[in-house]
Amino acid sequence: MFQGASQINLDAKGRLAVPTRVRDPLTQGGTVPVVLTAHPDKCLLLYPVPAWEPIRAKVMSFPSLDAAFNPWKRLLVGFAEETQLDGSGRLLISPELRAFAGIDKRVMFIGQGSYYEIWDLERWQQQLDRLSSGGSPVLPPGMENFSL
Amino acid sequence: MFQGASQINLDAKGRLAVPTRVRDPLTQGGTVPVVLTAHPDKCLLLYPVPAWEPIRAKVMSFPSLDAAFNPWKRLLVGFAEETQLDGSGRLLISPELRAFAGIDKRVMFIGQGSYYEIWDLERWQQQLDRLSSGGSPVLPPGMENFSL
DNA sequence: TATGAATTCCCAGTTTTTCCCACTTCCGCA
DNA sequence: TGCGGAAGTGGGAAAAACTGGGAATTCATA
Repeated sequence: MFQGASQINLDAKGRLAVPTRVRDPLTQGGTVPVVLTAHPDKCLLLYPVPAWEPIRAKVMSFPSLDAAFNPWKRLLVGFAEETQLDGSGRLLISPELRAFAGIDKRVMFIGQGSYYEIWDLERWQQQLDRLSSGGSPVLPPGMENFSL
Repeated sequence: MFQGASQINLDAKGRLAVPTRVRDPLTQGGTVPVVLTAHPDKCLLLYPVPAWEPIRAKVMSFPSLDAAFNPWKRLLVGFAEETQLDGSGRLLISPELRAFAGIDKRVMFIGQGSYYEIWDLERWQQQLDRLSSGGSPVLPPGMENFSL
């Protein structure tokens, strides 16, 4: 169960130093590779491979002649890259994924249960503002009676 | 299982340098030829021949008097060309296929499970924007309860 | 059959990537 | 407050990959 937020700077080579306290839960002590992929909200998703596999399988099972599914498959499978942390616990983020998420240096690293989200810091703050400033946030169906 | 995105430039001769990490999976170490063909979304598809054969057979088996199938057959079979990577792992893309997909120089190379898609970079970004920009992405039927 | 053009194949320079090491900073503990 | 250890940060060297060009061969045309 991943949670918590960390503000992190990428170095000049595009490497992201994963916070120490999440390394072991994420990679099971270095034995498990991870997968980086893209999300429609223009952030990146980070999964341990075992958690990613069933999701990829589900996406791959979509009917490929139905045009509505193709953009999702292109996003989720098309951007997915399997990788490992380097000797210093850093994650190399490819230029393609950085470009997609608008990431250059400052990023936000957010636990989201079964995965982490990686946001460009500025974009993260914008999306926070949108939730807070819009008067009352729009509640999706099924959440009207949600109680904190 | 092909996945991942790479931005690649064609050289002046129309050659596309296939990324090293996908060469072996794609050609089984150079022993297997590949097939390039066209997709209605104006991108190209790249298959290892063994994966392509059953698909071509399936398309060829469509009833030819049903008008709805003919455009598919013309695209998938009509544009298909069998080829090989050159000694430097490059793929020569014919002028016909380049014209069809609007490819001149900058392309995006996208893994899609059993095949790769090759997009003109600009066209690729346009189709990404269509998924993200509409506020909330459009969920096709059957995907409403999909959980990442 | 000869000439020209286009294509294919191959080689080598240059750039990029990857892996590893070392230094600095921060934190805990004595 | 000083010391030890761990973590974050930056850099460098070796290896691999990309890019471009050039030569040889094939094909077409006169």
